[in-house]
Amino acid sequence: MPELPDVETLARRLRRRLRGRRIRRVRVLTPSTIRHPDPATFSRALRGRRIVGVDRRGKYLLICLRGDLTLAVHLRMTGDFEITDSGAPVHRHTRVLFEMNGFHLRFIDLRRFGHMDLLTPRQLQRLPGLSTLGVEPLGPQFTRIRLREIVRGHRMGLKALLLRQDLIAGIGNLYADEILWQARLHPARATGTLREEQIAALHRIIRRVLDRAVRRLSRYGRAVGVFLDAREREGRCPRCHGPLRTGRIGGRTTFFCPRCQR
DNA sequence: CTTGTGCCCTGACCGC
DNA sequence: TGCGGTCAGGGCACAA
Repeated sequence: MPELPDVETLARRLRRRLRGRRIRRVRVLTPSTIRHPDPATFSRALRGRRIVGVDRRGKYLLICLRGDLTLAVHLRMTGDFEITDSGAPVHRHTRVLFEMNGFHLRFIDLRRFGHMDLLTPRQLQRLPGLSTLGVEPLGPQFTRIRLREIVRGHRMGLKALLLRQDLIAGIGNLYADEILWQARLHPARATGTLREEQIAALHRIIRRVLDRAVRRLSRYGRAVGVFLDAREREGRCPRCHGPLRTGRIGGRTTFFCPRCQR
């Protein structure tokens, strides 16, 4: 399930391949994937258009096009882009085909939760979910002071806070668990009870976890997190070797170590 | 302000 | 073997 590091890695890969390229033709295989405009208008507007860049904002992938249009894509659970030969067999879950000169860009999404919008700058500024995104955790705005403001301004559980896209953009269920485990903080811990040095540590760890994940993903194609691995295996705590506990916190399946995380 | 629930969708997995 | 039920998971609407 793509979170900030996965989307960032994908954006970098696509940027290298797509920048300066022209879209020859678009085929929408699953109409419900296109939220705006209607699929026919969508395809027509993209035909012949040149890609000028690929960016990321939160978990959104932004494909920037000539003529000030942006294709805003959310991968949700299972969405992904593949670059294939034009003649390669079309995968069963392909939702949108972008025919380029000499290759295809294909949007594949098993569960069909992913979606895309083709937008003018003005529409982009108003797109719910995108325009309301909070601070970029790897950007210069995300300072310790900023995290303190966010934490002090709310009275919810820590994990619920980390998952709030309108506060901090891009953290999902897996990295939230990894971050809280590394910070030795209980996912249900009330944000208001954090001491100043715990906020500082949390700030450092958020950046470190995400930054490392981006680097490992682009290097090995797979993020290796100490806790993520244990989480996957439903194993023991890599630190104290006690049993992990699992439960639903902030509406999400949560793994944590009841002994280490307070 | 907060938490909780259902919805979207499909494949994996379970018990029978 | 195959059937039906359950579940995950991001984001959103909606209710409490």
